[in-house]
Amino acid sequence: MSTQRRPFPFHEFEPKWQEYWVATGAFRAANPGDADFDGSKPKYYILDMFPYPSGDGLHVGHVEGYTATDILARFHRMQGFNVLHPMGWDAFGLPAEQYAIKTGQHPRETTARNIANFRSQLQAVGFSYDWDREVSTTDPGYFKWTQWIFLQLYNAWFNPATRKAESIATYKGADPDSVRLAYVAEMPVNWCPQLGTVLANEEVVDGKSEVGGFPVERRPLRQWMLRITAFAERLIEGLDGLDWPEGIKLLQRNWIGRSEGAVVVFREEAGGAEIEVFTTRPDTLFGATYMILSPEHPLVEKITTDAQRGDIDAYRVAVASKSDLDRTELNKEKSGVFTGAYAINPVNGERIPIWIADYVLMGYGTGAIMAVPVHDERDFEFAQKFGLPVREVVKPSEAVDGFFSGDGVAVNSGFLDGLSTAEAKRSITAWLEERNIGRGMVNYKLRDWLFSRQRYWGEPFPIVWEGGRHRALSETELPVVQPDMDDFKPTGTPEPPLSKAVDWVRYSERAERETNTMPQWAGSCWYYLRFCDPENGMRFVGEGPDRYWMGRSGQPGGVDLYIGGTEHAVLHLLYARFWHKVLFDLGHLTTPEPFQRLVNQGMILGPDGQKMSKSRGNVITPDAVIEDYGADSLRLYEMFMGPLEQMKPWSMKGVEGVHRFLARVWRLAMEEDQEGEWVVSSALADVPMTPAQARVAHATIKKVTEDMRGLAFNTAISQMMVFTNEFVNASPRPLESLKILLPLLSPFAPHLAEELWQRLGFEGAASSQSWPVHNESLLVDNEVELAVQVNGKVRDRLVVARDASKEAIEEAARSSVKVLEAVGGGAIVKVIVVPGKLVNVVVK
RNA sequence: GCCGGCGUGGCGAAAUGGCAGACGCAAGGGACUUAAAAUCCCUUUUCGCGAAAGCGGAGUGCGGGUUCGAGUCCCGCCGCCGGCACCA
Repeated sequence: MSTQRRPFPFHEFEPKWQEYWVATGAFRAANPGDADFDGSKPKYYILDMFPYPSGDGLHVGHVEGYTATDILARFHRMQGFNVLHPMGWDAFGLPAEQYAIKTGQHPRETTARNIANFRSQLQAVGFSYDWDREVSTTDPGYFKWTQWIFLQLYNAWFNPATRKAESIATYKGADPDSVRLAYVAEMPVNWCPQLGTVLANEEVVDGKSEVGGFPVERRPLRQWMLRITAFAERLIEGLDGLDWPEGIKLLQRNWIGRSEGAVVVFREEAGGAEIEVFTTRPDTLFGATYMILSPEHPLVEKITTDAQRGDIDAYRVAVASKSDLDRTELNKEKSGVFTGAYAINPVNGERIPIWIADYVLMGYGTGAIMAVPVHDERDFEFAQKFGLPVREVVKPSEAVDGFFSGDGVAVNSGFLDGLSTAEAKRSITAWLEERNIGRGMVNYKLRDWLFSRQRYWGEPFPIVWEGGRHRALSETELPVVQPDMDDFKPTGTPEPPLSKAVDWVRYSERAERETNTMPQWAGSCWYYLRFCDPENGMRFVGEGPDRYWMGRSGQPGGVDLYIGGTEHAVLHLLYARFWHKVLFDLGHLTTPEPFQRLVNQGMILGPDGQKMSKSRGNVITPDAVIEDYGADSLRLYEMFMGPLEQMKPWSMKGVEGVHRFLARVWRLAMEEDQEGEWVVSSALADVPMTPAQARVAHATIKKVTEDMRGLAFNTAISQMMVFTNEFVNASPRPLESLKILLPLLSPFAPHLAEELWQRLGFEGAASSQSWPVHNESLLVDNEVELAVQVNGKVRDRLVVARDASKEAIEEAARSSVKVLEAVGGGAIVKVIVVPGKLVNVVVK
């Protein structure tokens, strides 16, 4: 677009208002205790998932969610809420460090530069963030409290009796280190040689690192772990009270993976060792024809017979060397080896062979299973391959081929015969418990959270090692800041880069610092809390601000609306909920859940319908759109494209469309004079709206207001277009119409609304008007047009008085010539009248 | 394989069980202009009949069903997208 000629001078007034908003602190939210705090106002906390400030800058996909929250933030301010709408930076993590290593610059410098770029990009869109509350996870004033929260975890345990996190002081056992919520364990972990770090399971995709796509191998290492599994049940239960998409709740439930069953104790025949298996189908115990231990199971060593030892050892070595990728690839074919040992089935004394196989995982249940081939697909495949016996113990209601894993009636099962699956489960579990050879048990797929990274650019642990034991630093020693190092490259071994800072590592004569750092998730686990009280030097969040901003009478979640991408559906949201619950249990917070309402915005695709990426060259940046069409057009198009939650492709033609709409709004108020200067339109007059105009105006107020609640911004914008189309050719044009439209438009296109409001000489600012309220009585016409259908097909139209009786409408329909024609010789069976909508004449 | 979500014009999309396609894009025609841009007006789901106003038929991925009436509810398929993937 030519720079000389624009349909309206957005390039002049947009920067003007942006500077004005920053300079006047227009969107500052007052905190409890501030001089200008008004406690009578209801609060509204609306939050975006804060970005990772990459070197590439924002693209239009980021801006979608941010625009939605900004519109709602502005809307709620106009409705009299005290609105908390903050922004910050999730700035620790791998990409910054990789970039730093590549370019030789310190990540602190590149991070600062990226943040400055992101901030100016966001300000150019005109977002109404309270910039006084900006935080970065890399700021020592921030991560001091991330470390403090780690100390809370370290100094707490989960008391199963109270089902709560409590101070470790209440633990009466001999070894507190065995129950802390933050603990050290020797774990087989995902070691990535190229990145020089260990990764969480979630950061490994198809056996490769999510960042960079490098191969990942398993090796045992000493790691910090967080005991999130203790909260599995609470994390499931807590979902019930949240206004989240059901799909996301389900994703979390599946991730936690609760399953109910029983542990059964088998005895090994020769040595008498007890082997516990976990099963969700204890009712099939009579059908167990063999048993499988995980190759890593500690008993394998003991029970393997000399004759089988060679095969077993070879298999175990093969399994151990497999990467995760190999393992999934080999999943198609079952493999395993007989140990030579036998176990005794406690329910019938039967002697069954014990095998090992890699489809049994050490990390789930007890690492051992009883195999019931007819009633489990995996066991069935295994039995087929190795010719192991099968026995049916559940009768399905209809005969099936192969295996059957559904519910039915127990058969060939002694005292269980004839019982339904549910009854049989209860009966056998009680039987096992009586004899002390088993018990009911609940298992979860969720694993504890691997919390350490062998990298430089992350929060150091507030931990020192002394005589081989870990010890927490005191709160007064926080923050623990990374030393300034010229060489922060990975060592190429699992030894973290911080180990190279010898002076820093040496804490005292006898103690050395922990050299691992925390994962990127750490800082984002609690940033929404810091936003409530970002300057607080005494506490991670003050009690007053927490109670006000996070408080909600009767509802569990504190943040009123949280918008972000689905990619964080499980990990970030689960980790944040976990930390929140711990802090809540320990009495530091007032709400049990962080986020009351969650909405996922859909992805914005490139103009080619493909996912935006640098390699495809289809990335659209907000900067380019703002340059050509302005920030208001960008905002409006982001919302006009379609429903927020939906995936949709970008179209510059679409941007032009909303840009034309804004130009029409501009010309509702302005016209060009002889010299080509914009002046207030001569068509404007202080006259009342016609009834038709009033109807459109009030319908627009109603529609926009309702659509705000449903986040249906696309249809709200459509309605404002209808409004504009109604008035654009009106002369005289009632000034009143703009007093209605501009406040409605101001959350969407704040610069334009503000500029016109000012030029028209209206009082105050458009954005500080109170939100318009529609007058229902102006919406209805005295006459309404009804469609008249015969057997569901429209045959005629009828104009009747708004309050016409059903009888009168039916009579009019029956006497319509067109209806009579359509009815022909048929008999009218009945007539359905829907007042204000239609009439349907039913003919046989 | 299992679990979610989505299928509506040339395109993005609207539609408390009540007139399918609002609004926008694109396309075509017209007005204004020396000309263009911008702006404004008209047409635009599709097929048939008609010079036209209009008239008639079909139509929301496919096949059934419930209902006076289904894009919307129910059952069974197909396709696309996302998540999980030996979790006993």
